[in-house]
Amino acid sequence: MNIHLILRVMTQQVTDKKEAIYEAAIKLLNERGFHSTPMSLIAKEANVAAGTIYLYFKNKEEMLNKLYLEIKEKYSNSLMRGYLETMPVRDAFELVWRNSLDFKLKRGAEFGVMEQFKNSPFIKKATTEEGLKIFSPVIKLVERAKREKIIKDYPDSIFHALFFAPVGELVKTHTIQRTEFTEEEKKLAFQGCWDAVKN
Amino acid sequence: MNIHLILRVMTQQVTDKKEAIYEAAIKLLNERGFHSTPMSLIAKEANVAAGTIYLYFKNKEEMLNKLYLEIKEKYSNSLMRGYLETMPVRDAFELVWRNSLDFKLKRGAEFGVMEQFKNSPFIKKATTEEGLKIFSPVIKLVERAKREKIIKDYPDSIFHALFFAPVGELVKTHTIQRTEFTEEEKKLAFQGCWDAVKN
DNA sequence: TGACAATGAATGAACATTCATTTAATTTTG
DNA sequence: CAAAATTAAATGAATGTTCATTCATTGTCA
Repeated sequence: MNIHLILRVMTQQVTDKKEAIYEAAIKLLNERGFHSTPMSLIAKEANVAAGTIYLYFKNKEEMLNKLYLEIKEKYSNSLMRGYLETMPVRDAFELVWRNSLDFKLKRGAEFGVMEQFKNSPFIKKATTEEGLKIFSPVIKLVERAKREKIIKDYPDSIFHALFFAPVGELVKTHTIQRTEFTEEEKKLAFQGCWDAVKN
Repeated sequence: MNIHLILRVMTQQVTDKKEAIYEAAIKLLNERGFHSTPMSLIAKEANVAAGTIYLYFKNKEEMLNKLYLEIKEKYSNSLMRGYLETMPVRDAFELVWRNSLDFKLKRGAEFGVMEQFKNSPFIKKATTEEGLKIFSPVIKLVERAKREKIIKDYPDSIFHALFFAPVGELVKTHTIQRTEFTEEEKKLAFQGCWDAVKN
C-alpha cells in the first residue's frame, strides 16, 4: 500500500460507504424496528449491494453493536459541547442537560435506535461497558459538583436516573404524541431535575 | 356450546394454556429478545404444540401486543395496591412510587419485556393508547395533589418523567450491574423524585 | 358419537450470508 | 506514457437456514 491508497481508503470509500450504511440503518431501524429491517433493505437504502455490507462488518450483530456504540459516542460528545472549566457548576449542569435534550430532539432517529437497543438482549455486555466509558467527562463534572456540595452526594446511578432519565422520557412522550416541546416546558422540566439533585 | 363447555373453556384450558403461553413468552422474550424467540420455542417452553398458540392468538403480532397490554395492566393494578382515599397525599405518592419500584424489581422479566416493547415500532398505536387508559387511577391522584397545591402544577408528561422515569432507570442499572438495591438507596431516590415534584 | 381442542409435520416465505464474477483503481513494464 | 498486469472493491444471484403459519389427523369428553 502506498500513501495514495492509504489516503483514498481513509477518506473516500470506507468512510463514504460505511457512513451510508450507518445512515440507512439508523433510518430504517428507527422506522421499522430491528426485526423487520433486513440487511437487503439496509443495502438498498444505502445504495450499496447486499454483499458490500459484509466487507465492512462481520455480520448483522456486529454491525448493530458498532452502530450502537457510534451513536452513543456522538451523543456523549454532544453532551459537553460548549462546556468550559470556568463555568459556574450550575450553569454547566444546565448546559449538559440542554445538550442532552437537544440531541434527543434533533437526532430523533439516533435516539430512537439507542432506546430500542439499550434494553435489548441483542446488545452484548461488552458493548454496554464500552458505552459507559464514553460517559466519563460527565462523571467528572458530577464529581466536581459533589465536592463543592452543590449537588447531593448521590451514587452515580441515582444521579443519572434523577437528572437524565426524565429527559429521554419527555422526548419520547412528545415524539409519540407529535406535540411541540415548548421553551416553557423545557424550563419547567429542567427546574424539576435540578431540584431533584441540588443541595 | 352448552354451559358446561363454556365453564370448562373459561376456567380450564383457555386460562391454563393462555397463561402458560404468556409466561413462556415473558421468560423467553426477556432472555432472548423478540428477534430470537420463535413461536416454536415459546410453544415448547409452554408445553404446548406450536399450532395451539394459534387457537388463542391470530398471529405473533397480535400475541405480543396482547401480552404487552396484559403486563401493563398488571403493572398498573400493582401501582395502587394499598391505596386509601383517606391517606395523606404525600404518603400516597410514596406508596405508589414504592409499588412501581417493587413491581419492576420483583417482576423483572415482565419489566424487561415492557421496556423492550415500549419503544419498539412493533407495538401498534392502538396498543399504546390502550396502555394509557390503564393508568387513569394514578392520574386522578395527581390531579388531587395539584389541586391541593402539594405538588407543582406540571403537565402530566413532565410529572411522569420526573417522578416515575427515574425508577425504571434505576432498576435497569441495578439489573445490569447485578447489584443490590438497598433500602438506603431507595430512600435517597424517592426523596429526589419527591423534591423534583413537590411544592 | 359428535363437537371441539390440540397436535406437530409440512409448507412456503423471508432472510442472513456467501462467493463467483465484474468493475475500478493502481502498479508495472516496455 | 500507454498498455498490460495486478490487486482490491463491489456486486447481486444463489444457498441454506430459520421461522411463522397451516391443516390433516388424533385425542378428549359430555
